[in-house]
Amino acid sequence: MYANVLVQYGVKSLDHTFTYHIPDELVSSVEVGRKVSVPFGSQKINGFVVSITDKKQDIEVKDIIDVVTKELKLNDELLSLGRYIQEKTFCSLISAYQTMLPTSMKVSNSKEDYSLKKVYVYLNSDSALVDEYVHKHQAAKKQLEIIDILRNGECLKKDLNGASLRALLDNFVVCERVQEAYRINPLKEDEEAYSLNDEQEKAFKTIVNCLDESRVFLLHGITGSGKTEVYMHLISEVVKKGQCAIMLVPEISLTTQIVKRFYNRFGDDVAIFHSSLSDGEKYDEYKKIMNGEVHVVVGTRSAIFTPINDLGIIIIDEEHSSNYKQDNNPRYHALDMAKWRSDYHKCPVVLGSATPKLETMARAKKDVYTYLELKKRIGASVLPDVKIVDMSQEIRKRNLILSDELQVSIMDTLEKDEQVMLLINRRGYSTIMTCLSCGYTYKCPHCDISLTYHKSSNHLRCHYCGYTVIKSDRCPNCKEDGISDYGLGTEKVEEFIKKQYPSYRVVRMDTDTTSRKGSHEKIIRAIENHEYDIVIGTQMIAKGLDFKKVTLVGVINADESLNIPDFRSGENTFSLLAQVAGRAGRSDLPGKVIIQSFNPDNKTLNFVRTHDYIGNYAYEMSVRKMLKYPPYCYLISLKVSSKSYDDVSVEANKIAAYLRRVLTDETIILGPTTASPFKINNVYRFGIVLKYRKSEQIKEALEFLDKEYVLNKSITLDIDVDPLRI
DNA sequence: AGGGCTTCCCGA
DNA sequence: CGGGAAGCCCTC
Repeated sequence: MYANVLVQYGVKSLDHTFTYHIPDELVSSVEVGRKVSVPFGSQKINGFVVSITDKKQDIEVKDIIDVVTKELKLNDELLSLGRYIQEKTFCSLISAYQTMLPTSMKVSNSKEDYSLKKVYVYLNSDSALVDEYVHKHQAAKKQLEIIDILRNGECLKKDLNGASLRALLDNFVVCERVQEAYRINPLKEDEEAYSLNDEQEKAFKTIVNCLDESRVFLLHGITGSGKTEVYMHLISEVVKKGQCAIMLVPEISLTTQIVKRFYNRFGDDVAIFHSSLSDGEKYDEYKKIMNGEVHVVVGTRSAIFTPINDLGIIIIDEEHSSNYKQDNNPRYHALDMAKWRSDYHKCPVVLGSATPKLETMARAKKDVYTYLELKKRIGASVLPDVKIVDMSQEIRKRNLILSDELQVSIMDTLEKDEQVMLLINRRGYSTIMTCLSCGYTYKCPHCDISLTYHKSSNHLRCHYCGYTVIKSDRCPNCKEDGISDYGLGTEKVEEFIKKQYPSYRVVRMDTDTTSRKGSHEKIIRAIENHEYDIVIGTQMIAKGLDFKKVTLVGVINADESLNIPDFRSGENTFSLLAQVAGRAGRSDLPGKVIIQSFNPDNKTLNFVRTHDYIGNYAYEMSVRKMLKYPPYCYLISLKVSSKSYDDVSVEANKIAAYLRRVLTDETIILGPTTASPFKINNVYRFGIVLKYRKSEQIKEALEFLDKEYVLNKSITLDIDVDPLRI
């Protein structure tokens, strides 16, 4: 027997199988989907068996050395899902399998045992032996103490460990027992299922009637309309049928509150899956799923790959989130994976959002997806009043950060003992540092980017490559004392607010204050407990949090997000602002939102003001139609990069010329143009964009280019199908 | 990816 | 001529 094996290196040049002979003693344990170790050149490496054959080989082949993990076996579904990823994203097959698996299971990983062992000690059941020992060792006080403790039953070894216990074990007075345990054992507080209101009930019923269809539903519900409750009812229904459910959330740390509710409702029946778990914790959760011990998986993007056999529903919460697309290779989108699995299992996919992606809404309008709407907020809460303040007027009054109106509202809110949330979508202190006397601007020496000033550490930092310098007092160019900062960051707002409202408690929430594990949850809990009065943060404060006492939301500089030069900036701004506005007035206290902008007449901002998703949708669609952007066409973005500027500019032009020659149908080819930023980490980048409605030729052309540039070590070609940004 | 083999370049 | 670095090619 022979096995075709995919070896562990994720490079395109090895993207084919190698055939090995299966020695007799391994015939029973080598199966398709197993991880095996094989000789490869002069080394020993791992691989996955993708097929088995008994055909005699023409060439001389080596023997498989061993099966690596008895636990892991990629099933037929995952094997074929991997092939779909390879085809869709132009990656190597092995890297598709690698991304589908947690670290502990990856083929390159040879460490076998991730399980957590708990060691218990107990008294030998031969009481005569114990009594005799006690009699003989009256002097050994500590040992006798341990024996007394163990008379009441077994104990964890680590609680008693020491020389005395050692002695008891050596004399067989005490024995030990090893037990495998799971690491995560969350505290469960019981939570009753809420009953659904008529809108929720209607959505729920519609989906429940189609649980055996691979249909996609869009659950479009405004912030606070109770989408999560609908999900939980659906999952209960699926679990009742004995099936399993996957629920994806954009980022677990932002949604601890949702996760907690799932724990409370489904208890031990839930596995949690996200990036900040340790490898061992992920191993545990993965094993629970493989063994069929849980019915519900809640997790981030990669949780879409968990090996569930009887899948009954897939839910993608906050469907519009860009986190569902992986931003390195393979660049897959969790929604594509969900649809594929839903076809395989004949089960529905539910997309939930207050601000669905344009593509999603367009499909719902065309009845490709089934549209369901929740228009009412739960309970007594109503959507907040939104006001737009013209900052160009405020500048004249020397109000650089807070407008008069926002200041008055903040004071008002604080005096009522309620909380304020301020969104400033840029971390650090200021955006750029410039010398007033010579015009020198601090730029990153490795990237084509200005450095951001972080006052707390007095550092200037590149947000792309992490390059950091200490800020000098004098301009490094002209040696004058003219360094001055422009633009706002979270740090600067925090400094200002603390000075302005000295008797109130202020907290800042951005990647700089939440990078340590658990710090995020800590801040959230502190806000919930009203240990802070004012919360300042980047977009991470906008998502999924539910603070009852937040009644005022201020958007310091809405233009920051609007001015990003990308065809999605309007859509993304609407979504961000609608989300953050939704944080105000979640309970019976009325909420208020103030948006500061230099473009108070901007369409997007005014759609936010009137809570008009559909208006914004229609407006964005008209722009997309005119400029031929999704959903009116598909996009593929090619990035050509190299350490050598000359090489990359020559090759990028060659690639574009080739595409123009080969793609004779209606595909539009843009570029090559310099990518933005043009240089990251000393690598120069060019971009080419393809716009098409349908094309038979693209796949073949890109596969050709891909192969061509695998061999070229100085040029990297990166293909992004359905890019989120171009 | 990473090891082994070949080639190429420079000093002497 | 020799050695070391750089390029090239193969891995069942």
